[in-house]
Amino acid sequence: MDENYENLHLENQLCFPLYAVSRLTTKMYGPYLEELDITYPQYLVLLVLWQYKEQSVSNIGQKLLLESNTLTPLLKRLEQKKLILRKRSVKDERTVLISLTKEGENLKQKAVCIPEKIIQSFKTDTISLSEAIEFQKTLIKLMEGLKEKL
Amino acid sequence: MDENYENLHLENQLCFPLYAVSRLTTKMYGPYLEELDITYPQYLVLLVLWQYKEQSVSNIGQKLLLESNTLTPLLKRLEQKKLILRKRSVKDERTVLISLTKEGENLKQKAVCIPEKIIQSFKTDTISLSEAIEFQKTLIKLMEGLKEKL
DNA sequence: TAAGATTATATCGTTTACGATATAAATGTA
DNA sequence: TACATTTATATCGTAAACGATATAATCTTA
Repeated sequence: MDENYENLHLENQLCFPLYAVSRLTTKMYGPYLEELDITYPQYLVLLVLWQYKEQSVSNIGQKLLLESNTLTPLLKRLEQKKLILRKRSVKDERTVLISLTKEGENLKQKAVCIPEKIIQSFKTDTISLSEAIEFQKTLIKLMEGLKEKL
Repeated sequence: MDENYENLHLENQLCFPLYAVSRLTTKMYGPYLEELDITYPQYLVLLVLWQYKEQSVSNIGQKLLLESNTLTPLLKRLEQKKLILRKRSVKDERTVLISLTKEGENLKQKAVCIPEKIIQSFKTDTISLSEAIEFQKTLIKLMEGLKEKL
């Protein structure tokens, strides 16, 4: 009897295209981020700091769904690049407060054009604006849902 | 003048929820894959081999959008686990052919229930079936589109 | 207040990703 | 046939991710 393993077929997975598109999208940022001499996860951390100013490591982690085991080394690299400052809170010596240096703040000027460029690159694809909006909505719902149970 | 950097705000990014959902989804596989003693990328490689049987490294890479710099070490680890065999093609000594061992083939039996379990976990979320189908369609379109330009 | 629990980072080890480059086999061409 | 080019893997270095654990500060509560 011919057993049916269709649910294990690559084209029936939801997870695989998710994984692939995430990696491909990150790669699209490559050339732009290279100009700023930062990586994609570093860019995400800077997005948080540009938007919210001084934040603790765990606050950044809450927003990006990352923990100190990932963030600490990443933040140290941003510190080496002189884009951020790391200092212990005086109120609570356990927490480390991350703030932008002038240089890190200024980098925002150079970054501001990136989202537009990424959108342009996506546009050539066979995906409409309304489809993209639906897509983002679903993504965010998924993110919220998954966040709960992990 | 109050400058507007809204396009750099985290909630306006498409890339961030994509990145986050991809990571969260991978984590959902964690407990199930742990039972099989494999990682998520290793699982993807096995999906390819279960579906297509013997494949060259580059063939696997074509399907998963990965290259030898990622696959070679990963495949060596699968070989160490005795789930696959790696042998040079006699027709073309450059290509390495990857095939399943009996043990690797048998692992399919244990894996076959995983997709169902993942779907169940997703279902509790506020995402409908039709929404999920739309979502997958968009993902695959995006994947195809992005694949072209990278 | 002293001891135990909790919290915030940090460290460690393993496994991806991936750009750049190396190596060796196969192919194209003068 | 020689030699350049292309192709298929592999290696190297760097930077994430992340589970597990360590460390130190704070909080709880007996």
